[in-house]
Amino acid sequence: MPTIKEIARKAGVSPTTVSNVLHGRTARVSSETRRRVEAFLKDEEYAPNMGAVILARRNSRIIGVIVFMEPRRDETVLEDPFSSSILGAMEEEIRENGYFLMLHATSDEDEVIRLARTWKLDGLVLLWVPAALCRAIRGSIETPVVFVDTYFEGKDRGFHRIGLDDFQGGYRIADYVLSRGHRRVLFLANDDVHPGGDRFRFEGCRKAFADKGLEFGGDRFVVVSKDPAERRELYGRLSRRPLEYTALLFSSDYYAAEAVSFLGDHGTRVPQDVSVTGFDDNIFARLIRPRLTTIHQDVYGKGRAAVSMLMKLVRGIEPVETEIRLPVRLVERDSVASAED
Amino acid sequence: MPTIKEIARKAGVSPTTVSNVLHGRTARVSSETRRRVEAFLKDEEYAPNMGAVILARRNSRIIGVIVFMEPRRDETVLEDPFSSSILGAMEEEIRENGYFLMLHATSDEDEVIRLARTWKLDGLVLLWVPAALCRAIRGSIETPVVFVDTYFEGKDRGFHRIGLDDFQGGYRIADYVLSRGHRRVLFLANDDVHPGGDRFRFEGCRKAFADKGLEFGGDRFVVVSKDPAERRELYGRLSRRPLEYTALLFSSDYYAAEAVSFLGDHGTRVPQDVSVTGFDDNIFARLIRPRLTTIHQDVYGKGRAAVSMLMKLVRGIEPVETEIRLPVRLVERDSVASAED
DNA sequence: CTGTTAGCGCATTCAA
DNA sequence: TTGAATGCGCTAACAG
Repeated sequence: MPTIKEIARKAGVSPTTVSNVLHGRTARVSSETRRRVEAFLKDEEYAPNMGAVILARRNSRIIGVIVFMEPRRDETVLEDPFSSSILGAMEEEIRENGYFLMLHATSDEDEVIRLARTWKLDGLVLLWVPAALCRAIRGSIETPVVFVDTYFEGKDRGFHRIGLDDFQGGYRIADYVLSRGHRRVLFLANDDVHPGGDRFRFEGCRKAFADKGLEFGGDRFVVVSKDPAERRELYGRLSRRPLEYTALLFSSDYYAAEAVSFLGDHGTRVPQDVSVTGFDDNIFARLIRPRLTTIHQDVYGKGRAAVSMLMKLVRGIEPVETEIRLPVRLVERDSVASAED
Repeated sequence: MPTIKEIARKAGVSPTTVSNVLHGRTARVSSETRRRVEAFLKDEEYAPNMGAVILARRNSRIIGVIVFMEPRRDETVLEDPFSSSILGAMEEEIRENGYFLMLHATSDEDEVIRLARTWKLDGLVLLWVPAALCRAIRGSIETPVVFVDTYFEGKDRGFHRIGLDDFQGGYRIADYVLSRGHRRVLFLANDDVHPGGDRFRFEGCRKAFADKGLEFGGDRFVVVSKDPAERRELYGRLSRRPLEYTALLFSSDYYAAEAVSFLGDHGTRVPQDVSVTGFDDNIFARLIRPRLTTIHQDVYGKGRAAVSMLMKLVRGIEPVETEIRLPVRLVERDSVASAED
């Protein structure tokens, strides 16, 4: 494993010259010596030692991708299809920019800060991290940070973030079921993952109702438990006759798909007896029958956009857009029928 | 950001002593000075500079996780649920061991080698990498490597790998449908992902048939295209009347689920008209209706086992088992009926 | 039990 | 256009 010094010796030049060649500082080296040095670099299979680079430059070209892990929960964070899609997108974008991706799951802000310091991280992407932690983290380090799917309060300004137009999503899906004649509608969300997101989706629904002169009160927000048994219990209640609601608006495709399956197993047909919608438009939505009518979001684009924004920050460019809300789209499939009432 | 030297100065000791405290070399430091130093370390929020560590120790405490990316394919590698589960498991195990995870997708062996060198990686996990590349990689670096889901030829010895008992899986599922009276059976696999894996699964099927005195020839192996349109065409052929086969053994839950949906859409009922099985037992298998009868594999355990073995290698311990084949289990659900013929 | 010292490989002045 | 010298922060061998 040759070092710059050895290459320099073999090429009969100084280490500085080799370094200049390596960094494409063509102005500082004659094209002849450059070619010579480049030949040696290639022959000897020179590979830099990032340890030395970090030490000398005080940054590592590593982007830390932090996924928030709920404390005291045994589940692996990265299990749903969403995680892998967004991670795949980020990996691509990071790699294509010549950076490296360090993946870390935690629920501890100090751990994030320590990671940034010990590795001299060039940038951080924080996924699903609660707003309080985000503030603490950004307040303690100078490393550029882009937040993905984080919901800040109104007073929080100047954060760089990528999110979704949750409100619009909620509005669209509610408006759609309203247009199909549904009035007895429920919004069901797994509250603790994206607290803000679900709230905005719910608010979107409420607005759609309001625009039709209808009310959509807080009692229409049903929390979906993370415990499978409790969920089955919930689905059971929802399928009890006479059916109290004609449309169930889930805040994720996964739970919607699960509900569709459960309801079908218990004699409640979707969409004939009850309509069901999802959110995200992931693989489940297309795979199950009936196909889910849902709100599409571009998860891949979200990942690329996050890293893309971060790269600007890393290079000292202030991005024109600092808060991106990706658009949503209604995908009409087969899980919603017209209501007769 | 304090350095060891500064901590040493404040504590009135030498850098070496601080370093000794840091590394828990209690024998070389009096408990009194240790306490003093520890207090300063904490107060000053000391965080090591990994650049310096890499330089001095010639290793980084980074584990490289390489996922193979098929060349000339636009798709993101990390998209299926399998990827995220195994990645989550590895992240956990790596973190709990005090190491760091660098994620990289590539199809180029030189890139892997360069990565290992420039980052002084302590270890590598290679996912789904073709055997030829694995050989090349292991031959060019001294970094410990664990291979996950790689299929070597008989002559390849001494590789550290984690795989699945594919043969057994194929045997079990075929044996099961045979026991339900099926004879006209097809094995369907997406050949280019785990070429070896699918081949072994197929061989397992063949053995199950042979044990019953039946033949299961190469014509029973059907390649499932990665192109959705071609797959639809295939499913269409499979549902053409009169039905030529009574049981379809898919080598992945995803395609099985897709086929179930497609067949249902086109008037072929599963399992009444045709039985379908999957492989992996992932989330799809439980979500769709009918629920998939499939072969379960412990993806999470696979990830933990891979890193666990790698950690032994990193610490210079030769693991007792160098080639682990995780067991499989038949999960009987609702997608297989008895055959009448 | 504690301290001194010499690298590790690279980037970056500053001189020539 | 090129080179010499210095320092980045830590480890480990060695000396006391």
